[in-house]
Amino acid sequence: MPGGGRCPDCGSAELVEDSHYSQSQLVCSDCGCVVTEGVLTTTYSDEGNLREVTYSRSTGENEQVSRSQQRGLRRVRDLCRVLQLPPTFEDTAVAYYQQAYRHSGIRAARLQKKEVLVGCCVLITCRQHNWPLTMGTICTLLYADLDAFSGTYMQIVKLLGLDVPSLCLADLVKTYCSSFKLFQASPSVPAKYVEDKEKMLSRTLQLVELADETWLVTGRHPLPVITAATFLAWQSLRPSDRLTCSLARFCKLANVDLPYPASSRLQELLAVLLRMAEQLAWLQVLKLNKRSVVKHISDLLQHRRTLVRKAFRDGTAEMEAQEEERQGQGQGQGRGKEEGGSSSLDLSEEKRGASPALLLPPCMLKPPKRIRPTPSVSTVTGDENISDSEIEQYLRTPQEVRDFLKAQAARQAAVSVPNPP
Amino acid sequence: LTPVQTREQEGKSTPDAGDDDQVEEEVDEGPLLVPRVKVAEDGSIILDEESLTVEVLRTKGPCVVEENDPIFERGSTTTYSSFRKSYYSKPWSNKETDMFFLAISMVGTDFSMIGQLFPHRARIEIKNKFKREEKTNGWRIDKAFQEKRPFDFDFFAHLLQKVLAEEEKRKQKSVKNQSLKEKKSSKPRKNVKAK
Amino acid sequence: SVQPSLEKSNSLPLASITPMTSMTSVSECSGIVPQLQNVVSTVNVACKLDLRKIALHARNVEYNPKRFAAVIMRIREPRTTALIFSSGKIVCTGARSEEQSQLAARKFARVIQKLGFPARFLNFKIQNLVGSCDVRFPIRLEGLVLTHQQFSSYEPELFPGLIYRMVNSRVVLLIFASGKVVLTGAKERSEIYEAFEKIYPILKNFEKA
DNA sequence: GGTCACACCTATTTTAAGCCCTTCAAC
DNA sequence: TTGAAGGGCTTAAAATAGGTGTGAC
Repeated sequence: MPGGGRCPDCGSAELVEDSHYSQSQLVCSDCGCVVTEGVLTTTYSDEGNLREVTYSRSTGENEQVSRSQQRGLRRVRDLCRVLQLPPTFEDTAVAYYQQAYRHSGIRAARLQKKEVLVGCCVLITCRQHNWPLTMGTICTLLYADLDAFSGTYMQIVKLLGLDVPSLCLADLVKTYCSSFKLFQASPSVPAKYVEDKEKMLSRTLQLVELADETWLVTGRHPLPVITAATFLAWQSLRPSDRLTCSLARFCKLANVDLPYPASSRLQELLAVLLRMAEQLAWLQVLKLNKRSVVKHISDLLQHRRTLVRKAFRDGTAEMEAQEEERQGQGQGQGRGKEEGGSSSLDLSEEKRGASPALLLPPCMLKPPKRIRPTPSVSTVTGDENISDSEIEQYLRTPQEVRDFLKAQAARQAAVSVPNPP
Repeated sequence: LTPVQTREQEGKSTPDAGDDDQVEEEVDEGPLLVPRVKVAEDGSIILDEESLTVEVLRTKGPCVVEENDPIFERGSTTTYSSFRKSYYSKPWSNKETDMFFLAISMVGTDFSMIGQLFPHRARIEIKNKFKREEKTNGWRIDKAFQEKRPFDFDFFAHLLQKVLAEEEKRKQKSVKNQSLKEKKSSKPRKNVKAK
Repeated sequence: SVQPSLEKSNSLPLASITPMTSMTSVSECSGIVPQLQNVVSTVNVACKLDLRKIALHARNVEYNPKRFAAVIMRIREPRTTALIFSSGKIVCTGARSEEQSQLAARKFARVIQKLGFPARFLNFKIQNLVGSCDVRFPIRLEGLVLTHQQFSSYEPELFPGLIYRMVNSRVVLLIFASGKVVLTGAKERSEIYEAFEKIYPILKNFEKA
């Protein structure tokens, strides 16, 4: 269909170029529908105009397809084209949109929801084809709030009973990494910063796998993990020239956004690498830190699995032992040793030499923060007596009521007469 | 061109003043222009890029597509963050916190009312403050609630103004101090939140 | 109602471990008892209420009809919050146990009574229970969502936890990589306990990749 | 154009871990 | 320039209910 098709509204093939707008558009000369805007430019406000221009011309046949549904279907196709998805995806996404519309709950939904529904259908289609696409990308293209997208996405997956595979990180590495502008020299990218794409992809992939094995991925946004891994891969491929370049500068010259959590992922990855480095005798003597360890990433990745196994204890048995110990000590504490579970991600250098770190998600290694004020599961039965005095503490006396009303009136007066300077 | 024209009613910066019967003016609908403008500008750029991409694809036809691999160059369409409202709330200083407890003892747990005693605070900020204090200083909440004080709006307003002005002055002074200290490194100031 | 079949656990914060008295049960016992964190209940005082009057005479309330059509009333013991509607229906939230929730609801009704309304106390009902606990081992959520796809939703781009909808149970679980679990949607605490015992062996399978 | 049947905003509670913002402190 | 810290948002559930968006009839 792309380009020279028919009007999705009325089926007419009479499509003409309309360059009245900043971006040229294909417009159906029969019904006036904008078939292809420069891309997803239609908004609700535009829609008002569209509605006036285009009267619903009954083609006689079926067409119980509402205006908003037609618009949505059109935008599903637009979005697929913008993303340059394989042609078959378009029909799948459209089918999902139609399926969604068969539910009265969706038909009665707010327009904003129908808008993000477009993105949901496309995302679901991509996921099912293992086509790496993030929700952030969809939201950016639709100018949608991720929270709005979230609600609609969760609802539609439940409503249609869909099986939506997870976003594949390895595939995302390939597409996302490839978009970094680092593979050819340019005015903004000096020669020493230019890198071979295949080398980058390969090393980034290994680092992402390492992150996954060491609990840095579960529960976290995928893209920042990749950003951090890409940066480390790039640095480690030519450390002497790149060690001084920060993550922020790297992103800037690669022309990609720096996702907020990427810095944390980077620190966590470096901590893991440091732990691994401790397991190699020839690196041990170098007293590495989070900066110098980058120079040895190549070596560390070569023996990745062995090093991870040696560097990290299995955390579970350890945790249980600690738990039992705490039990025995009674409830009074709240502090205690703590140090025993020294974070495997702790970067402090003097901590080394100790026993292997626990292989656990970072959130389990943080010191217990809880202040459980709930010793009072109490002995409440629900039937105890309620004294009058207890109730009366919540009531205003007649005098207090009068004062309150007076103050309220004064407040209103003050508000309605803003400034009496 | 306003791409996203959802009216987000959660305007921040201007604490949703208008509620409670009176005080109609401007009320909700708070356009909350800042983020929208930003969105529009950012969006426009992206849109143009994408439009070009589509054109290129149409004319180029045979896409590179590396055989079975569905993954091929797609330009940098992968983005991370999308638009989220800003929920930032200015931290409460110790003095302002004292004023908060004073407000509790004057009006009770009516957060909308207390919100009007703090012109620069939205109702949601008052509620969050209450819940936060309930967790960390539950006894202070209880004490304030039981220590009934007469509700004097003007008294409170003036006191708050004084407190905030002092706060501001102190802040500016510390900034100035910092810039011109250098030599005078040992100054025994230190406030330590009075009483 | 009231007396819970299972011992109401212990008040020791860290002690979610129960000595597991009977090991004869069909499946192995986790030895962990989820702790109730929140109870939501409703009750009907069976009379029309003038919310403005309540707002004027009670100092533990907030009322903004423009914003929300109910009076929000708070009491200190048990520390709870109620939504009071003009229809006389009350929603009581924040209690740590069913009994606390009932006591709190009675107190809210008494405040209303003292304000001059002929309040009764009809149809008290527990509507929702929220519990939480810690299995004390990490969980590979990406593995869990793969094999329990039909019950799970795991979207780290949106939320760090896995949302697990139990079969034959109203209970919905939020499962985190840390091993912490939140259980919600139950009307009886036995549903929380049963849901946890059901999920525990499943979680055990995803302790490692 | 009115009815109908939904959606869905406001609001309450509570836990989990991550994200994301601002502010302020060492360098 | 970096980080740390603090705070508030996301998710699930459930009841309560007016006002209004939404589209079919």
